[in-house]
Amino acid sequence: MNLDKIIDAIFELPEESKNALKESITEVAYPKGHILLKADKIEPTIYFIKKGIVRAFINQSDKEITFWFGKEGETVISMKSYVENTNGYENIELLEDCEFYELKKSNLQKLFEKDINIANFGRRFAEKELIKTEERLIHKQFKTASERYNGLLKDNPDLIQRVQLGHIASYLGITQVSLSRIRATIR
Amino acid sequence: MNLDKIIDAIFELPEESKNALKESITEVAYPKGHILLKADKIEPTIYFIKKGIVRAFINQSDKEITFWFGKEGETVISMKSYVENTNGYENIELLEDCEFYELKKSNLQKLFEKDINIANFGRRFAEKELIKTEERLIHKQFKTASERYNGLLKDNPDLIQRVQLGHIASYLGITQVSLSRIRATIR
DNA sequence: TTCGTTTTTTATCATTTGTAAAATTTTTAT
DNA sequence: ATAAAAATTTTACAAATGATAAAAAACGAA
Repeated sequence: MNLDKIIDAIFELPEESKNALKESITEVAYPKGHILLKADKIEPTIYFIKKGIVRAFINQSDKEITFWFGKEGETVISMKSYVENTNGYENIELLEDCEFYELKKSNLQKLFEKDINIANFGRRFAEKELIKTEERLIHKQFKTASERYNGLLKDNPDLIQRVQLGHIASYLGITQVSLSRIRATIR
Repeated sequence: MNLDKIIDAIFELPEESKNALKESITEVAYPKGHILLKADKIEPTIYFIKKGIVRAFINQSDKEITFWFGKEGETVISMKSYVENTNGYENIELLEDCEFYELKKSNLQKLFEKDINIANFGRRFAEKELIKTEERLIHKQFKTASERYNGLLKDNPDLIQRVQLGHIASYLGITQVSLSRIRATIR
Protein backbone atom coordinates (compact mmCIF):
# COMPACT_ATOMS: atom_id res chain seq x y z
CA MET A 1 0.00 0.00 0.00
CA ASN A 2 1.70 3.20 -1.06
CA LEU A 3 1.77 6.39 0.93
CA ASP A 4 -0.09 8.56 -1.57
CA LYS A 5 -3.00 6.17 -1.59
CA ILE A 6 -3.16 6.16 2.21
CA ILE A 7 -3.10 9.95 2.45
CA ASP A 8 -5.61 10.45 -0.36
CA ALA A 9 -8.04 8.03 1.25
CA ILE A 10 -8.18 10.29 4.31
CA PHE A 11 -8.39 13.70 2.65
CA GLU A 12 -7.41 15.03 -0.78
CA LEU A 13 -4.65 17.49 0.05
CA PRO A 14 -3.40 20.17 -2.37
CA GLU A 15 0.01 19.25 -3.77
CA GLU A 16 1.90 21.70 -1.60
CA SER A 17 0.33 20.54 1.67
CA LYS A 18 0.76 16.93 0.74
CA ASN A 19 4.46 17.44 0.11
CA ALA A 20 4.83 19.21 3.45
CA LEU A 21 3.21 16.23 5.13
CA LYS A 22 5.29 13.69 3.23
CA GLU A 23 8.48 15.45 4.23
CA SER A 24 7.73 14.46 7.82
CA ILE A 25 7.21 10.82 6.98
CA THR A 26 9.92 8.14 6.92
CA GLU A 27 9.83 4.37 6.43
CA VAL A 28 10.57 1.70 8.98
CA ALA A 29 10.20 -2.09 9.31
CA TYR A 30 9.93 -4.54 12.22
CA PRO A 31 9.64 -8.33 12.47
CA LYS A 32 6.67 -10.41 13.57
CA GLY A 33 6.27 -10.38 17.34
CA HIS A 34 7.72 -6.89 17.78
CA ILE A 35 5.83 -4.63 20.17
CA LEU A 36 5.38 -1.38 18.28
CA LEU A 37 3.53 0.62 20.94
CA LYS A 38 3.47 0.05 24.66
CA ALA A 39 0.66 0.92 27.01
CA ASP A 40 1.26 3.29 29.88
CA LYS A 41 3.50 5.68 28.03
CA ILE A 42 2.98 8.82 26.01
CA GLU A 43 3.45 7.64 22.47
CA PRO A 44 5.14 10.18 20.15
CA THR A 45 4.72 8.32 16.86
CA ILE A 46 2.00 7.54 14.37
CA TYR A 47 2.41 4.68 11.89
CA PHE A 48 0.63 3.97 8.63
CA ILE A 49 0.79 0.29 7.69
CA LYS A 50 2.49 -0.26 4.35
CA LYS A 51 2.55 -4.04 4.70
CA GLY A 52 1.54 -6.55 7.36
CA ILE A 53 -1.01 -6.92 10.11
CA VAL A 54 -1.01 -5.90 13.78
CA ARG A 55 -3.23 -6.16 16.82
CA ALA A 56 -3.94 -3.83 19.72
CA PHE A 57 -4.38 -5.46 23.10
CA ILE A 58 -4.79 -4.66 26.75
CA ASN A 59 -3.61 -6.68 29.71
CA GLN A 60 -6.63 -7.27 31.88
CA SER A 61 -6.20 -9.43 35.00
CA ASP A 62 -3.56 -11.76 33.52
CA LYS A 63 -5.36 -12.06 30.19
CA GLU A 64 -4.67 -10.24 26.95
CA ILE A 65 -7.73 -8.71 25.36
CA THR A 66 -7.43 -7.89 21.67
CA PHE A 67 -9.65 -5.01 20.63
CA TRP A 68 -8.38 -3.96 17.20
CA PHE A 69 -6.65 -5.31 14.12
CA GLY A 70 -4.87 -3.10 11.63
CA LYS A 71 -3.67 -4.04 8.19
CA GLU A 72 -2.40 -2.43 5.00
CA GLY A 73 -3.57 1.16 4.67
CA GLU A 74 -4.65 1.52 8.28
CA THR A 75 -3.19 3.75 10.95
CA VAL A 76 -1.51 2.58 14.13
CA ILE A 77 -1.96 5.21 16.78
CA SER A 78 -2.52 5.26 20.49
CA MET A 79 -5.62 7.40 20.27
CA LYS A 80 -5.81 8.31 23.90
CA SER A 81 -2.18 9.28 23.97
CA TYR A 82 -2.52 11.20 20.69
CA VAL A 83 -5.58 13.14 21.75
CA GLU A 84 -5.03 13.71 25.45
CA ASN A 85 -1.26 13.60 25.57
CA THR A 86 -1.47 11.13 28.42
CA ASN A 87 -0.55 7.47 28.71
CA GLY A 88 -2.35 5.30 26.21
CA TYR A 89 -3.91 1.98 27.05
CA GLU A 90 -2.98 -0.21 24.11
CA ASN A 91 -0.06 -2.40 23.25
CA ILE A 92 0.48 -3.03 19.56
CA GLU A 93 1.99 -6.35 18.52
CA LEU A 94 3.02 -7.24 14.98
CA LEU A 95 1.34 -10.44 13.82
CA GLU A 96 3.47 -10.54 10.66
CA ASP A 97 6.69 -8.90 9.54
CA CYS A 98 5.59 -5.33 8.86
CA GLU A 99 6.59 -2.17 7.05
CA PHE A 100 5.37 1.22 8.18
CA TYR A 101 5.33 4.87 7.23
CA GLU A 102 6.31 6.74 10.36
CA LEU A 103 5.17 10.21 11.37
CA LYS A 104 6.14 12.06 14.52
CA LYS A 105 3.15 13.50 16.34
CA SER A 106 5.11 16.68 17.12
CA ASN A 107 5.72 17.34 13.42
CA LEU A 108 2.07 16.77 12.63
CA GLN A 109 1.00 19.17 15.35
CA LYS A 110 3.21 21.89 13.96
CA LEU A 111 1.57 21.38 10.58
CA PHE A 112 -1.90 21.59 12.14
CA GLU A 113 -1.09 25.05 13.39
CA LYS A 114 0.15 26.54 10.16
CA ASP A 115 -1.57 24.67 7.30
CA ILE A 116 -5.36 24.77 7.16
CA ASN A 117 -5.45 21.89 4.69
CA ILE A 118 -3.52 19.67 7.03
CA ALA A 119 -5.73 20.78 9.92
CA ASN A 120 -8.69 19.59 7.85
CA PHE A 121 -6.79 16.42 6.99
CA GLY A 122 -6.42 15.80 10.73
CA ARG A 123 -10.08 16.55 11.27
CA ARG A 124 -11.09 14.13 8.54
CA PHE A 125 -8.81 11.46 9.93
CA ALA A 126 -10.34 11.68 13.40
CA GLU A 127 -13.84 11.75 11.93
CA LYS A 128 -13.28 8.62 9.88
CA GLU A 129 -11.75 6.74 12.78
CA LEU A 130 -14.70 7.84 14.87
CA ILE A 131 -17.20 6.37 12.45
CA LYS A 132 -15.35 3.06 12.38
CA THR A 133 -15.24 2.92 16.17
CA GLU A 134 -18.89 3.89 16.47
CA GLU A 135 -19.93 1.16 14.05
CA ARG A 136 -18.03 -1.43 16.03
CA LEU A 137 -19.62 -0.24 19.26
CA ILE A 138 -23.10 -0.46 17.78
CA HIS A 139 -22.51 -3.89 16.29
CA LYS A 140 -21.16 -5.06 19.58
CA GLN A 141 -24.34 -3.88 21.25
CA PHE A 142 -26.90 -5.60 19.09
CA LYS A 143 -25.32 -8.43 17.20
CA THR A 144 -24.67 -11.84 18.72
CA ALA A 145 -21.13 -13.20 18.76
CA SER A 146 -22.12 -15.50 15.93
CA GLU A 147 -23.42 -12.63 13.80
CA ARG A 148 -20.28 -10.63 14.45
CA TYR A 149 -18.08 -13.53 13.47
CA ASN A 150 -19.97 -13.94 10.23
CA GLY A 151 -19.74 -10.23 9.58
CA LEU A 152 -15.99 -10.44 10.03
CA LEU A 153 -15.85 -13.43 7.71
CA LYS A 154 -17.74 -11.45 5.08
CA ASP A 155 -16.01 -8.08 5.42
CA ASN A 156 -12.49 -9.27 6.30
CA PRO A 157 -12.08 -12.82 5.07
CA ASP A 158 -8.30 -12.44 4.98
CA LEU A 159 -8.24 -11.59 8.69
CA ILE A 160 -9.44 -15.08 9.59
CA GLN A 161 -6.62 -16.49 7.47
CA ARG A 162 -3.91 -14.25 8.80
CA VAL A 163 -4.76 -14.04 12.50
CA GLN A 164 -4.99 -16.92 14.94
CA LEU A 165 -8.44 -17.67 16.27
CA GLY A 166 -7.59 -16.97 19.88
CA HIS A 167 -7.09 -13.34 18.96
CA ILE A 168 -10.23 -13.28 16.85
CA ALA A 169 -12.24 -14.72 19.75
CA SER A 170 -10.85 -12.10 22.10
CA TYR A 171 -11.70 -9.39 19.58
CA LEU A 172 -15.25 -10.70 19.37
CA GLY A 173 -15.46 -10.67 23.16
CA ILE A 174 -15.90 -14.42 23.57
CA THR A 175 -13.70 -17.34 24.57
CA GLN A 176 -11.82 -19.35 22.00
CA VAL A 177 -13.92 -22.37 22.95
CA SER A 178 -17.05 -20.42 22.19
CA LEU A 179 -15.70 -19.33 18.81
CA SER A 180 -14.89 -22.95 18.00
CA ARG A 181 -18.49 -23.85 18.71
CA ILE A 182 -19.73 -21.07 16.46
CA ARG A 183 -17.45 -22.22 13.68
CA ALA A 184 -18.60 -25.81 14.14
CA THR A 185 -22.30 -24.96 13.71
CA ILE A 186 -21.69 -23.16 10.43
CA ARG A 187 -19.90 -26.00 8.69
CA MET B 1 -24.88 25.13 30.32
CA ASN B 2 -23.85 28.22 28.42
CA LEU B 3 -22.51 28.29 24.91
CA ASP B 4 -19.09 29.72 25.72
CA LYS B 5 -18.43 26.98 28.19
CA ILE B 6 -19.38 24.30 25.65
CA ILE B 7 -17.16 25.76 22.95
CA ASP B 8 -14.22 26.34 25.27
CA ALA B 9 -14.36 22.75 26.51
CA ILE B 10 -13.73 21.55 22.97
CA PHE B 11 -11.01 23.96 21.87
CA GLU B 12 -9.92 27.41 23.02
CA LEU B 13 -10.67 29.55 20.00
CA PRO B 14 -9.26 33.06 19.48
CA GLU B 15 -11.93 35.71 20.06
CA GLU B 16 -12.43 36.42 16.38
CA SER B 17 -12.92 32.80 15.38
CA LYS B 18 -15.19 32.19 18.31
CA ASN B 19 -17.41 35.08 17.30
CA ALA B 20 -17.54 33.80 13.73
CA LEU B 21 -18.67 30.43 15.05
CA LYS B 22 -21.22 31.92 17.44
CA GLU B 23 -22.76 33.96 14.62
CA SER B 24 -23.84 30.67 13.06
CA ILE B 25 -25.47 29.38 16.22
CA THR B 26 -29.10 29.95 17.25
CA GLU B 27 -31.21 28.65 20.12
CA VAL B 28 -34.14 26.26 19.92
CA ALA B 29 -36.28 24.21 22.32
CA TYR B 30 -38.41 21.06 22.03
CA PRO B 31 -40.62 19.11 24.46
CA LYS B 32 -40.02 15.69 25.96
CA GLY B 33 -40.77 12.93 23.48
CA HIS B 34 -39.81 14.99 20.44
CA ILE B 35 -37.68 13.18 17.87
CA LEU B 36 -34.83 15.55 17.14
CA LEU B 37 -32.97 13.49 14.53
CA LYS B 38 -34.34 10.72 12.38
CA ALA B 39 -32.40 7.77 11.01
CA ASP B 40 -32.23 7.22 7.28
CA LYS B 41 -31.87 10.82 6.32
CA ILE B 42 -29.00 13.18 5.76
CA GLU B 43 -29.06 15.36 8.83
CA PRO B 44 -28.09 19.00 8.23
CA THR B 45 -27.98 20.17 11.84
CA ILE B 46 -25.76 19.86 14.89
CA TYR B 47 -27.11 20.59 18.36
CA PHE B 48 -25.33 21.39 21.60
CA ILE B 49 -27.45 20.57 24.64
CA LYS B 50 -28.10 23.61 26.81
CA LYS B 51 -30.58 21.82 29.04
CA GLY B 52 -32.14 18.36 29.19
CA ILE B 53 -31.27 14.81 28.31
CA VAL B 54 -31.66 12.78 25.13
CA ARG B 55 -31.02 9.27 23.87
CA ALA B 56 -29.86 7.87 20.55
CA PHE B 57 -31.48 4.64 19.44
CA ILE B 58 -31.70 2.28 16.52
CA ASN B 59 -34.64 0.15 15.48
CA GLN B 60 -33.37 -3.38 15.28
CA SER B 61 -35.87 -6.15 14.46
CA ASP B 62 -38.86 -4.54 16.23
CA LYS B 63 -36.78 -3.52 19.24
CA GLU B 64 -35.29 -0.15 20.05
CA ILE B 65 -31.65 -0.27 21.04
CA THR B 66 -30.35 2.72 22.95
CA PHE B 67 -26.64 3.28 22.41
CA TRP B 68 -25.98 6.80 23.68
CA PHE B 69 -27.23 9.36 26.18
CA GLY B 70 -26.51 13.05 25.89
CA LYS B 71 -27.00 15.70 28.52
CA GLU B 72 -26.04 19.29 29.27
CA GLY B 73 -22.86 20.29 27.43
CA GLU B 74 -22.86 17.37 25.03
CA THR B 75 -23.31 17.40 21.30
CA VAL B 76 -26.16 15.81 19.39
CA ILE B 77 -24.97 14.84 15.97
CA SER B 78 -25.59 12.05 13.53
CA MET B 79 -21.92 11.19 13.19
CA LYS B 80 -22.25 9.00 10.15
CA SER B 81 -24.35 11.59 8.38
CA TYR B 82 -21.99 14.38 9.45
CA VAL B 83 -18.85 12.60 8.33
CA GLU B 84 -19.95 10.70 5.27
CA ASN B 85 -22.80 12.89 4.14
CA THR B 86 -24.99 9.80 3.88
CA ASN B 87 -27.99 8.63 5.84
CA GLY B 88 -27.29 8.30 9.52
CA TYR B 89 -28.43 5.41 11.63
CA GLU B 90 -29.60 7.03 14.82
CA ASN B 91 -32.85 8.46 16.02
CA ILE B 92 -32.58 11.02 18.81
CA GLU B 93 -35.45 11.24 21.28
CA LEU B 94 -35.78 13.85 24.00
CA LEU B 95 -36.22 12.26 27.41
CA GLU B 96 -36.95 15.64 29.01
CA ASP B 97 -37.98 19.06 27.73
CA CYS B 98 -34.78 20.34 26.15
CA GLU B 99 -33.06 23.50 25.01
CA PHE B 100 -30.38 23.43 22.33
CA TYR B 101 -27.84 25.57 20.58
CA GLU B 102 -28.28 24.85 16.90
CA LEU B 103 -25.59 24.93 14.22
CA LYS B 104 -26.05 24.17 10.54
CA LYS B 105 -23.50 21.74 9.20
CA SER B 106 -23.21 23.75 5.97
CA ASN B 107 -22.19 26.86 7.89
CA LEU B 108 -19.65 24.94 9.88
CA GLN B 109 -18.14 23.46 6.74
CA LYS B 110 -17.68 26.89 5.23
CA LEU B 111 -15.84 27.93 8.37
CA PHE B 112 -13.62 24.84 8.19
CA GLU B 113 -12.42 25.95 4.77
CA LYS B 114 -11.50 29.49 5.62
CA ASP B 115 -10.57 29.57 9.33
CA ILE B 116 -7.70 27.36 10.48
CA ASN B 117 -8.71 27.79 14.12
CA ILE B 118 -12.16 26.46 13.42
CA ALA B 119 -10.68 23.62 11.37
CA ASN B 120 -8.64 22.71 14.45
CA PHE B 121 -11.74 23.13 16.60
CA GLY B 122 -13.46 20.58 14.35
CA ARG B 123 -10.47 18.29 14.58
CA ARG B 124 -10.42 18.50 18.35
CA PHE B 125 -14.14 17.87 18.52
CA ALA B 126 -13.87 14.66 16.46
CA GLU B 127 -10.85 13.55 18.44
CA LYS B 128 -12.58 13.97 21.78
CA GLU B 129 -15.70 12.17 20.62
CA LEU B 130 -13.45 9.41 19.32
CA ILE B 131 -11.81 8.90 22.68
CA LYS B 132 -15.17 8.70 24.40
CA THR B 133 -16.44 6.15 21.90
CA GLU B 134 -13.26 4.12 22.11
CA GLU B 135 -13.44 3.99 25.88
CA ARG B 136 -16.99 2.75 25.73
CA LEU B 137 -16.03 0.08 23.20
CA ILE B 138 -13.17 -1.14 25.36
CA HIS B 139 -15.26 -1.18 28.52
CA LYS B 140 -17.90 -3.11 26.68
CA GLN B 141 -15.32 -5.66 25.70
CA PHE B 142 -13.83 -6.42 29.07
CA LYS B 143 -16.21 -5.37 31.76
CA THR B 144 -19.21 -7.41 32.81
CA ALA B 145 -22.67 -5.86 32.61
CA SER B 146 -22.62 -5.53 36.37
CA GLU B 147 -19.31 -3.68 36.33
CA ARG B 148 -20.57 -1.36 33.64
CA TYR B 149 -23.74 -0.62 35.55
CA ASN B 150 -21.72 0.23 38.63
CA GLY B 151 -19.41 2.40 36.56
CA LEU B 152 -22.42 4.27 35.25
CA LEU B 153 -23.76 4.64 38.77
CA LYS B 154 -20.44 6.11 39.85
CA ASP B 155 -19.71 8.37 36.87
CA ASN B 156 -23.26 9.40 35.98
CA PRO B 157 -25.44 8.99 39.04
CA ASP B 158 -27.94 11.50 37.70
CA LEU B 159 -28.46 9.40 34.58
CA ILE B 160 -30.01 6.60 36.63
CA GLN B 161 -32.36 9.13 38.16
CA ARG B 162 -33.34 10.83 34.94
CA VAL B 163 -33.59 7.92 32.52
CA GLN B 164 -35.87 4.91 32.79
CA LEU B 165 -34.17 1.60 33.44
CA GLY B 166 -35.32 -0.03 30.22
CA HIS B 167 -33.20 2.45 28.31
CA ILE B 168 -30.26 1.98 30.66
CA ALA B 169 -30.47 -1.79 30.24
CA SER B 170 -30.50 -1.43 26.47
CA TYR B 171 -27.52 0.93 26.67
CA LEU B 172 -25.64 -1.63 28.76
CA GLY B 173 -26.45 -4.28 26.19
CA ILE B 174 -28.52 -6.43 28.52
CA THR B 175 -32.23 -7.04 29.06
CA GLN B 176 -34.21 -5.11 31.60
CA VAL B 177 -34.73 -8.36 33.52
CA SER B 178 -31.01 -8.82 33.71
CA LEU B 179 -30.50 -5.27 34.95
CA SER B 180 -33.14 -5.85 37.60
CA ARG B 181 -31.20 -8.87 38.76
CA ILE B 182 -27.99 -6.85 38.94
CA ARG B 183 -29.71 -4.13 40.93
CA ALA B 184 -31.22 -6.70 43.29
CA THR B 185 -27.86 -8.22 44.19
CA ILE B 186 -26.36 -4.86 45.11
CA ARG B 187 -29.05 -3.91 47.58
C1' DT C 1 10.61 -35.82 7.57
C1' DT C 2 9.99 -36.11 12.59
C1' DC C 3 9.59 -34.48 17.18
C1' DG C 4 7.96 -31.00 20.09
C1' DT C 5 5.20 -27.03 20.56
C1' DT C 6 1.32 -24.35 19.65
C1' DT C 7 -3.27 -23.91 18.16
C1' DT C 8 -7.83 -25.54 17.66
C1' DT C 9 -11.58 -28.50 18.67
C1' DT C 10 -14.42 -31.39 21.57
C1' DA C 11 -16.68 -32.77 25.84
C1' DT C 12 -18.59 -31.93 30.39
C1' DC C 13 -20.57 -29.26 33.78
C1' DA C 14 -21.47 -24.69 36.06
C1' DT C 15 -22.98 -20.06 35.49
C1' DT C 16 -24.93 -16.33 33.22
C1' DT C 17 -28.26 -14.28 30.43
C1' DG C 18 -32.57 -14.41 27.73
C1' DT C 19 -37.69 -15.09 27.13
C1' DA C 20 -42.20 -14.97 28.69
C1' DA C 21 -45.58 -14.12 31.95
C1' DA C 22 -47.23 -12.51 36.25
C1' DA C 23 -46.95 -9.47 40.26
C1' DT C 24 -45.84 -5.18 42.05
C1' DT C 25 -44.79 -0.39 42.05
C1' DT C 26 -44.80 4.09 40.02
C1' DT C 27 -46.53 7.55 37.02
C1' DT C 28 -50.02 9.94 34.49
C1' DA C 29 -54.44 11.74 33.43
C1' DT C 30 -58.93 12.87 34.70
C1' DA D 1 -58.39 10.75 44.88
C1' DT D 2 -58.92 7.19 41.73
C1' DA D 3 -58.42 4.50 37.64
C1' DA D 4 -55.68 3.41 33.89
C1' DA D 5 -51.31 3.04 31.90
C1' DA D 6 -46.50 2.46 32.12
C1' DA D 7 -42.42 0.88 34.28
C1' DT D 8 -40.05 -2.30 37.20
C1' DT D 9 -39.31 -6.48 39.59
C1' DT D 10 -39.88 -11.32 40.27
C1' DT D 11 -40.35 -16.11 38.92
C1' DA D 12 -39.68 -20.24 36.15
C1' DC D 13 -37.63 -22.30 32.53
C1' DA D 14 -34.70 -22.39 28.19
C1' DA D 15 -30.65 -21.18 25.65
C1' DA D 16 -26.11 -19.39 25.32
C1' DT D 17 -21.64 -18.82 27.09
C1' DG D 18 -17.81 -19.72 30.30
C1' DA D 19 -14.30 -22.69 32.69
C1' DT D 20 -11.62 -26.54 32.62
C1' DA D 21 -9.48 -30.53 30.87
C1' DA D 22 -8.18 -33.39 27.35
C1' DA D 23 -7.86 -34.87 22.54
C1' DA D 24 -6.89 -33.73 17.85
C1' DA D 25 -4.84 -31.06 14.39
C1' DA D 26 -1.63 -27.81 12.56
C1' DC D 27 2.74 -25.68 12.59
C1' DG D 28 7.91 -25.02 13.01
C1' DA D 29 12.58 -25.97 13.85
C1' DA D 30 16.27 -29.23 13.55
